[in-house]
Parts: sequence; C-alpha cells; structure tokens
Amino acid sequence: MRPQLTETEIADFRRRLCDVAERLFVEHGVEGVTMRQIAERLECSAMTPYRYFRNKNDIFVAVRAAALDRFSERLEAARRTFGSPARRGRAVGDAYLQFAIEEPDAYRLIFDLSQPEDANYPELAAANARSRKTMTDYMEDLVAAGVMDGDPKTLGLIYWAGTHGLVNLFMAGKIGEGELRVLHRQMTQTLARGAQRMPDQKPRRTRAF
Amino acid sequence: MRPQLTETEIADFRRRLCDVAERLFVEHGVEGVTMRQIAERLECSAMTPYRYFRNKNDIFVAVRAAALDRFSERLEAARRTFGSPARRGRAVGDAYLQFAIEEPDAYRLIFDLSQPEDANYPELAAANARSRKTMTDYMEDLVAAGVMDGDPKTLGLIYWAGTHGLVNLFMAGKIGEGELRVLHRQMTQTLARGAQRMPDQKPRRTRAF
DNA sequence: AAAAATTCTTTACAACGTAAATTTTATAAC
DNA sequence: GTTATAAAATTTACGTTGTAAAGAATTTTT
Repeated sequence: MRPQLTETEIADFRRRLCDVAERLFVEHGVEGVTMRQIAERLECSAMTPYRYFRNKNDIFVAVRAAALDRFSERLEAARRTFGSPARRGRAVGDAYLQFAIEEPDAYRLIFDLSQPEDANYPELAAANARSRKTMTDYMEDLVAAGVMDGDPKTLGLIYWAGTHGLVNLFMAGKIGEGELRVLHRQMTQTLARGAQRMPDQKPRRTRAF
Repeated sequence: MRPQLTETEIADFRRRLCDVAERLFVEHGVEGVTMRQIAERLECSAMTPYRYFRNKNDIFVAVRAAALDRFSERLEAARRTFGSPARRGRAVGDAYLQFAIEEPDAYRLIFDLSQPEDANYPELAAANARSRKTMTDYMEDLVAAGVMDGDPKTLGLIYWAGTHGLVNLFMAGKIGEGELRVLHRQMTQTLARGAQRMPDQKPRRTRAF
C-alpha cells in the first residue's frame, strides 16, 4: 500500500502552503483569497490543501501564528541588544514599530479582528502569549533598573496598548511613518516621566483628570 | 406611471435596512451575513436592497458610519457634562470605555479593519473626523486649563491611541471589564503626571527609556 | 501480479453577490 | 374605465465560493 506521508513531508507542504497563502492574503485580503487560487500556486488540485488543513480558516490561523512568531522573534532579538535596560527597552519599542512599518499587512493579519475566538486555537494562543511575554518581561527589567516605578505588568499593558493604538492610527492612514515614530517617542517619554519615582520629598499630588 | 420614491421614503427604507443589517452584522459578523438574510428580515426580495444601496459593502459602510455617529454623540454628550475641564475630560474617557463595553460589536464594526479605504467613502471620513474632533478638542480644554502641558494635538493622539489599545486588549479577551477600567485610569494618571509642568525649579531631567 | 491502503483528482452541490430579464404597480391621458 | 407608461419589485440566471462525496492514481506488501 502507499506509504503514509511522513511528518516532515506534511510539515513541508504545510509551510509551503502557508507561504503562498500569506502572500495572497497580503495581496488581496483574507476574504479575497480563494482556495482555488492557493491550490493553483501550489500546482495541485483544489482539494489537496484539505488533506493538510481542515478548512480555509485553519490556514488563516496558521499564517497568523507564523506571522506572530516572526514578530516575537524580532522583539526578542531587540531585547538581546547590548546596553542598559533603558537602551534595550528602546530597542524593543523600535522593533515593534519597525515591524509594523515594514510589514503592515502581516501586522494587520496578526492584530486585526483579534476576537476571543483565538482561544479555540492553542497554536495562536501560544504565539500570542510569546509576544506578550517579551513586552512585559522587558518592562520588568526597566522597573528593576529603576527607570520606571510601578507594577511592571500594569506598565507593560499600558505601554503596549499605547504602542498598538499609535500603530493603528498609522495603519488607518491617519498619521505617517515619521509622525508615528515621533508620537511613540513622546508617548514613551510621557509615560516614563509619569511613572518615575518622585525625588522623595513631598510626593507630588497628581490631580489626574 | 408609478410615482418615484420620495426622498423620505428612500431614507426610511435605508434606515430600516441599516438597522436590520447592523443587528445581523453584530450577530454573525460582516462576512457571515448575506444579502438574502437582510432581504428576508426586510420582507422583500433578495434584489430589492440593490435599489437603495449599490452593493453589500456600501451597506456595511453606512452601518459603520451610523455607529460612528452614535459613538460621537456619546462623547459629545459627555463633553457637555457640568464641571471642571478635568471632570469633563474624565467623563469623555469614561464614555469611550462605556461605549466599548456596552456595544463591543458596534465598536468592532467601527474600528476593526480600519484601512485607508475609508478615504473612498466621504460619509465615513466625515463620521471619523467628527469623533476625532471631540477627542482632540477636549484635550485642548485640558491644556488650556493647565491640567496638562504640551501640544494638545499630540497629547490627544497619544491619549486616544492608549485608550484604543486598552479597549483592544479588552476586545481580544485579554483583560476584563474591571481591569480595563483600572488600567485606563492608571494610564490617564501616568500620562497626566508625565505631561504636567514641573513646579518650576530644576526642570526634571527625564531619562526616558 | 494482486491486493490494499493512502494520496490526489474529479465531480457535484448548496449558497453567495449581483446582472439581466420579467412582472407588478400606481399614476396620467384619453 | 380603459390604456399607456415608467418606476419599483421580483424572478430568473450566472459565475464563484468553500467543501463533501465519489472516483482514480499510486506505491507498498503479499
């Protein structure tokens, strides 16, 4: 009888398929891509992909997870930059922006429509956790180094949320690349200033609005 | 001959259609809704909607614009709250969160997939500008009142980006409603502290990370 | 060479958005 | 009151979609 596909054969085909699919997704949007298009580029019949993925959505999820992993790798690499925690922190932030600017479509693929549905896909949840981890971890470094003061997890979420929000404005075409960089720097500074321990005497009363 | 539809007849039908469509979009997601479903709820044939909208995407845009207007109205109402600029500022922020919490699907409809494509729809662009205006305007009030210091436009963008980012985490199921409120308050305080004019003597050197 | 299991292809189907053709409907003219 | 007319609505029809089911091809084991 015909031999079963080996683990690596399956993995190879899946990877090839995801590559093709991502290119198409980026080019035409997720809904604008058909299974038949993917199959054509793969030079197989329209039904063959179904032996490797249950359905179109699973392909989308796999592509998303892969993109998220690429994103995480970039952040992690930035975190390994040589220098002070502050310098490394800046590197991570820059890497985030850089990814969004260089691969806006991948970024959109990753973060658009992020519904809790993700929970049904452990693969995606793991990839998500990975990127989140880098962002909070490096905030811990900053707090430990005394650059910022407060709960690292809280600060991390706020910082990340702000960054994501700014990138969103960029994606929506409301601000350009330069503005994005400037605003991000200003946000970073403002948050850092706001989260710094006071020079001790008279704790400044912050009448937050 | 049969009389032409009056302006108001058209407007009425369009509104009715948008109501139905929004409910369906919220229920099944934009791609999960079919023209035939909309028509069925309207008790007309599948093709009748095409007399009132060019195609499905135009319906989606109309629904989106309407939701954005509702959102703007809420923000504007909050801005008319009685009290100090700080109090009114807080009211606007709360209104933003409240809308996201009460109508998460409307919020998603508004802000998901916000691609520059919006520019092709003046209706949408206008609705967008309206909501953005409220958000930056009230930041001007805060700066004028001395609650914060800096360029109002910049501060506004940063603040809204942060708010949007936090709501996104909420939408993605990463944080709950309570956490969202707490984090938002903390972000507000941190940004406000970071953007406050120093008590003058020795301008604090901010070693932003 | 035959059998058998597994991969891949072909065929088929219901549902989609919507173009084109057709029918219904409400007025104006006689 | 009938008829002509044009707008509105429906019916029909077409090309595509995701994918289920059936069939053909392929490679090992017997």
